[in-house]
Amino acid sequence: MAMVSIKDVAAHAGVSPGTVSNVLNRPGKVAPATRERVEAAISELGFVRHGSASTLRAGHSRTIGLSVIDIGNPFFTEVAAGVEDVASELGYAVILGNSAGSPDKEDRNLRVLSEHRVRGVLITPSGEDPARLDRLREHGISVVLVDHPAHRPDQCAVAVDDVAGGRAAVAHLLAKGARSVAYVTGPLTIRQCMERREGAKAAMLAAGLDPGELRVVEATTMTARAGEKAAAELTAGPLPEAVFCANDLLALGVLRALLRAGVRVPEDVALMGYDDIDFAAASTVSLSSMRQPTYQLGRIATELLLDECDNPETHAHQHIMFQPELVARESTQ
Amino acid sequence: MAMVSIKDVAAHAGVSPGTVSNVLNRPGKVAPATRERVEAAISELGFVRHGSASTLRAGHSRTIGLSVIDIGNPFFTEVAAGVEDVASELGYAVILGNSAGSPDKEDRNLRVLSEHRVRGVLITPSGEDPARLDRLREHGISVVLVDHPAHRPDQCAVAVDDVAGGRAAVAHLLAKGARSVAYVTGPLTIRQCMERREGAKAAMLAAGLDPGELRVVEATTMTARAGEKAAAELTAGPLPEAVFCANDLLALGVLRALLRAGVRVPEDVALMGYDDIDFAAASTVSLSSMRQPTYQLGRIATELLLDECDNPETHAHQHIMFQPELVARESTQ
DNA sequence: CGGCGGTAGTAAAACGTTCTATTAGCGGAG
DNA sequence: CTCCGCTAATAGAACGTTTTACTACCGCCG
Repeated sequence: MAMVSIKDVAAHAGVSPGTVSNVLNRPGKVAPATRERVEAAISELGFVRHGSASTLRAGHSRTIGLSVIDIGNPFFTEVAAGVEDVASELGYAVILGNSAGSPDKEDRNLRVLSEHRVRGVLITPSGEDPARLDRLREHGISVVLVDHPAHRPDQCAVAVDDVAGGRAAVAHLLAKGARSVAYVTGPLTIRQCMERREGAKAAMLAAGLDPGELRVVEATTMTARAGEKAAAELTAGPLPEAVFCANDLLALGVLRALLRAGVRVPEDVALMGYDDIDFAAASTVSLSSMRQPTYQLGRIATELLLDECDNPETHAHQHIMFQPELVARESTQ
Repeated sequence: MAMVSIKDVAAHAGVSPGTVSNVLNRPGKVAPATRERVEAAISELGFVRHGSASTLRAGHSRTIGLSVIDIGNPFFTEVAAGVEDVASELGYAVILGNSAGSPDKEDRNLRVLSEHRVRGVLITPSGEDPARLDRLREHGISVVLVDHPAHRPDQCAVAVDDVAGGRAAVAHLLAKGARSVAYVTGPLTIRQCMERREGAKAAMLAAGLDPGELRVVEATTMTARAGEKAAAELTAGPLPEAVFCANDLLALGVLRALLRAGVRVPEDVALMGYDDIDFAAASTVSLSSMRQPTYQLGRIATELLLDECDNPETHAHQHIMFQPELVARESTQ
């Protein structure tokens, strides 16, 4: 347990601790000869800077927090990959928090992030309570919303138009001839689920149908397992001609259950997912879906956050809204 | 940017900073009346403890590092979910590092983790260089290997028997009547890929075949896209009767490419994956695979790590080796 | 009534950095 | 030869906690 400090390095190189600090942080400020001496001492002693001490004194860390709703969902995994890539390029560490849809857990995670004095937080909020995020801001922690429109003007946000997505999805189903549509969704407290439903209704209205006819099946989570359960509910009554699912995991579950029940897709029921995760194209019946620029979402959000942190005076807050893209496959032929 | 410190709380509650610290860390040591007063002050001022200061003084943090090879792979995502669950239950934060198979990136990540003075590190090493991990240990950072056997006795490790897995997979293919087998793998520098190949050869030997006949196609990454490319190489020559893939992502890619090339699975070629990710069961032709206790891998590794950190004197190092389980589906009917 | 043991709380020193003055050294302009 | 300006390096305070040693107080026993 050899804890080598900056002092040891200084002694070994015959300089003062301040000089070592300068070598570490502003190498330009120190004469080449001494710099080399210090660098030699550093590698010789195996010194590694104590991040906490540095954070304490400097007042800020090189760490950001990422809070997502479900790390098991490939959508968020891909977002996380984008975040991690940018962060790592710029020398930031990422602390991962998985809220699993529970606001309590999200709160706990945000508390941990506050204690770590992260530079900023990327979050896909699971509820609609901006107060907690405002509290972070009051503590000087920048917040960028991911896959969620901004709560307020002086804040960055990167989102995808979910109303448009829901509308395009259901419009596509209706164009294929379906007259009755079911919407299999996660908890309607989740904004994405709610807005995709609004879009779905708008599409029905535009097609001259009664939006009230949209049959909504609400699952408690957005997983394949939950999709299977939801499908059971569908097959219990008269089958709709089309099913729109709030994400691909639900859709894959619904697909599996329908096929097992002897329902043909798309002949008996047309099926649409959302997110266009990699596996949508590879499933039993390849799945039509709404593609979102997932990896880009993570990258851009992180770039905005780090710009806000590193250049607070020149930073301009941005609200970015992507448009989702329809990908038609077998499940809606 | 109201930075409330323990001193402010102390002043507000009319006590000394030391007492506030006691309320935070050993509430039993302080009289109920004062404790309440302090707690009131804490919530009134919105105080949140400065983790770095605490880490600096106490000498250790409540943070662990997790370094995986590919966060985009559902296998690792599920491991991460297990890790996150246990860590969060015990009040630890998790710093995520994605090595993307590059030892350089892994090194960078480990350096970041060292700087953060994490309590311990969970790692699926991408190479076979134990030296870097030993360096961590010298700095007092515990290391637990995940999905990898132990490098040394005084270390915990949680692994799955990859040789046995490879053997079982290929034995299954041979039992279904295949005589020629191809192995589509990621880089053979990855231990898992190598050992599964050894298992595959052992199975051929046991069946009276020449292990040298195993046709090995080495992809540069272990993704579906890489699988598609590898399949192109397969379809170029005479088709093998069976293909064993080092993981399910490769297998899904191979499957997609084979079907597109008009090759029937399993009639023309039997196909096996590895990991049994959720999507294996849902794919076009449902995929036979080797199931591993993935979530448990993450959970148990984290429990071992935190036990090692929190009870260093009573902790007994463990090498846990799980056995994978064959799951037969359509692709090997 | 003096001393003893226990509890509740305090003061002050650490932890390893960064940062702000400050000094030392030196070349060149006046 | 003095003074200015500049670079290179230093000393020492500060960041917000935790911890150790200490004091103050109270009740109780002898």
